[in-house]
Amino acid sequence: MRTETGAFSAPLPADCSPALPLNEILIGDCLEQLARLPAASVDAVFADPPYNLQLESTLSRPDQSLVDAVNDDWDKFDSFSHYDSFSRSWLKAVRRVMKPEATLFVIGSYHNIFRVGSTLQDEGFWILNDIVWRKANPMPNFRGRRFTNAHETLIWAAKDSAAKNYRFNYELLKAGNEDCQLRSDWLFPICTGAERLKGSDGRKTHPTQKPEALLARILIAATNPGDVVLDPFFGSGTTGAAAKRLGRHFVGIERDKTYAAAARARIDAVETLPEAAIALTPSKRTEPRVAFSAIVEAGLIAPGDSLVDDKQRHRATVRADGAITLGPVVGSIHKIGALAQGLPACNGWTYWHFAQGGKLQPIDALRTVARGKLREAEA
Amino acid sequence: MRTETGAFSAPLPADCSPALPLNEILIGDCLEQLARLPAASVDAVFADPPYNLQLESTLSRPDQSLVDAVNDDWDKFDSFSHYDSFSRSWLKAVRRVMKPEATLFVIGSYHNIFRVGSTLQDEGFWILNDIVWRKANPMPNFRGRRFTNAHETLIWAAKDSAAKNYRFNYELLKAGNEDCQLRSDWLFPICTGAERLKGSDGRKTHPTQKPEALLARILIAATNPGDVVLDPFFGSGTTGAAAKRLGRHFVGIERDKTYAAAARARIDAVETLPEAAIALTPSKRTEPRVAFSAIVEAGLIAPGDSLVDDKQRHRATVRADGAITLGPVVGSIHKIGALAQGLPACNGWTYWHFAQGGKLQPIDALRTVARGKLREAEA
DNA sequence: CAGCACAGTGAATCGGCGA
DNA sequence: CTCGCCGATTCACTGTGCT
Repeated sequence: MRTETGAFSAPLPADCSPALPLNEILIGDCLEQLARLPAASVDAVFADPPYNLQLESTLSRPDQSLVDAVNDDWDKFDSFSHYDSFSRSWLKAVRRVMKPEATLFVIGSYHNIFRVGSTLQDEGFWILNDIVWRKANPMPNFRGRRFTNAHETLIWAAKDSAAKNYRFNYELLKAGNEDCQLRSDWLFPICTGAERLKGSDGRKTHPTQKPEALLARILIAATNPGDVVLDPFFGSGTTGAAAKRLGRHFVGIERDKTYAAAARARIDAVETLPEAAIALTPSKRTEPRVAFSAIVEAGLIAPGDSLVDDKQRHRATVRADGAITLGPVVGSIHKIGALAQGLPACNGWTYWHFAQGGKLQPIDALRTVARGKLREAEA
Repeated sequence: MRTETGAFSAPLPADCSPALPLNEILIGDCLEQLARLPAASVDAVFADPPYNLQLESTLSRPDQSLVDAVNDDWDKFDSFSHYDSFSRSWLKAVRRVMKPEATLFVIGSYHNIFRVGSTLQDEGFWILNDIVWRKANPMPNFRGRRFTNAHETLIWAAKDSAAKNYRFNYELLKAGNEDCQLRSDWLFPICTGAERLKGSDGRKTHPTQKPEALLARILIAATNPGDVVLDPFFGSGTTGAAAKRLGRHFVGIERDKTYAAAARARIDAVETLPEAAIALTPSKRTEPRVAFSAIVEAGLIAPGDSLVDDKQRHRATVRADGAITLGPVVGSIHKIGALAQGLPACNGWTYWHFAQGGKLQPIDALRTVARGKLREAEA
């Protein structure tokens, strides 16, 4: 049932049971495999259970191309109560295997995360944080019927409320984040490009491969080099890849042999970082994009105020929602600016002006102010 | 039991029951007050239910000054199941009062949101999105044992899975956001400064006052001017303040007379924005349908005229009955457009063009003209 | 080779109306 | 109910191929 042990350079944990199969992918049912592991043996758990997505039919993009949706059998459940009993059973089994100071990370979307969160609270886990993975490049909502589903939620929990000595590398994270304590909202791109595993046909190997950067942050936050992280839904093996790169050990459980084989090959190709490099994660910062609605919300300009072009030929009115009106027409600062000039496009930030001390100022000046405030707030 | 009706300038909803007490704060138990409201009478609900906060001992900052934690009597529940039955009862009562097309927003933190989310799914609500309120200026984690709790979670849900026609002002939100559809992560500062209600002693009036900008975005997204929003945990009245400012009506329920009085005074001081700043304009989705045959009948285009795509790869002919022909095939502008491109579907209004003064114009321009004539005729 | 245009794609509970 | 048709709807990024 086991694949071969990968060559590995991380130090062996001093207190680990000899029965714990380190750096292996156990192929089979998650509950059966968990039952074979020794109690209180792992330092951390990352779990990416099926989300129970329920798309009713196919979805096409505005250009009529089809979205390749998650439609696998492993993601199908008959009801909430079936899903809940599934959650209860794997959470129980995972909890037995956790050391007292170990913590659990579970990731999910609104389809399943509220059920998982309730269930793990019922099972005695103690939630430390919920963490938001903000996707830098999510798939849009093609029908314009909802907000772009731009994040997933992680729950970070200790084994119970008495576990006060859970592992958390606070100083390390702070040092890697410009000396600022890490917030509960994390920004990462989704997994694409060279990192994304693809088969010989060029199609994605696994429908929901997680970015390695996400797992790296989790492992840096909640484990030390040489620790063991368990992943009961191993999939494409991101947990294993991040663990090996960062000098941690992993135990993976995966039902699907194809996924397990792809994960094994992927992990074997990973090289552990030199010890000195393992300490810190780079944190990317990007210039915040500021919407005109944020200017209105911040009170820098009031709904009902007038905007004019520099020669005062056109006069528009600011709306509470951050759109503007010109006569009967409502639209963005850019669209309405284009309309006023009879042009196909327009930069509303430089076209529209507001009066300040008898003088006209482009609204772009307000954006500069808002960016300053934003940086202050985030620093 | 009621406070006085506030002076208010929003238009009365045409179909609202006379028993719905508009723009009032009903003082008393939330379940009792909800039971008195007529069924299917409100357009939206915002709920900020008490959090089951678990601060075990007094928390102090590094400088030993005390943190004024949420520690009032209404915030103590002895167990998860007690909290769940509380959630179930208010969610049931709220659901009865919602119109079929109404939606619900609930806000919470990791202490309670997973319980509330599960319960509302069990009660038949259909989650549309979970939304993250990212706090620009959260309170840091003083002990350095967790991530900074920098967000709260909102659940947006329709009354049931069949409610497809829930209200959502997609186009407005997009226009206010740089012509880019709004994501599920929202950035707002927490409520501080002049906006934060304070008593004569200078202490904050309510422990968890929400920023008005957050409520404003919710109301802009999910209600129209003149709509009624219900808030069963009214607190400091942010929902009422935002509703009045944006020309919506509210119904508030609050148990604590001190909070209700502070909220009433606060709302009375709010002025409704000018209509141009809040009025809805018709979106493509809500405009009356115009058949292509009506365009032909109105003489805006003549039978026998040619239609081409923007690159002039295909040429169709207009028929007197409003169908078009492409070679031997006859069909609607949409069907023939799809056929020409070999796609499963096509919007013929934007695909087909006609020549005007040497330039190509989409036939959608003719539809705009026809709709204008229609409005004139009706006026 | 640089630069640009265009195609492809990602955990997604993604209509309304009349017959 | 279902069926059929109208007609509305996308952001950030990667990879490829042409000029």
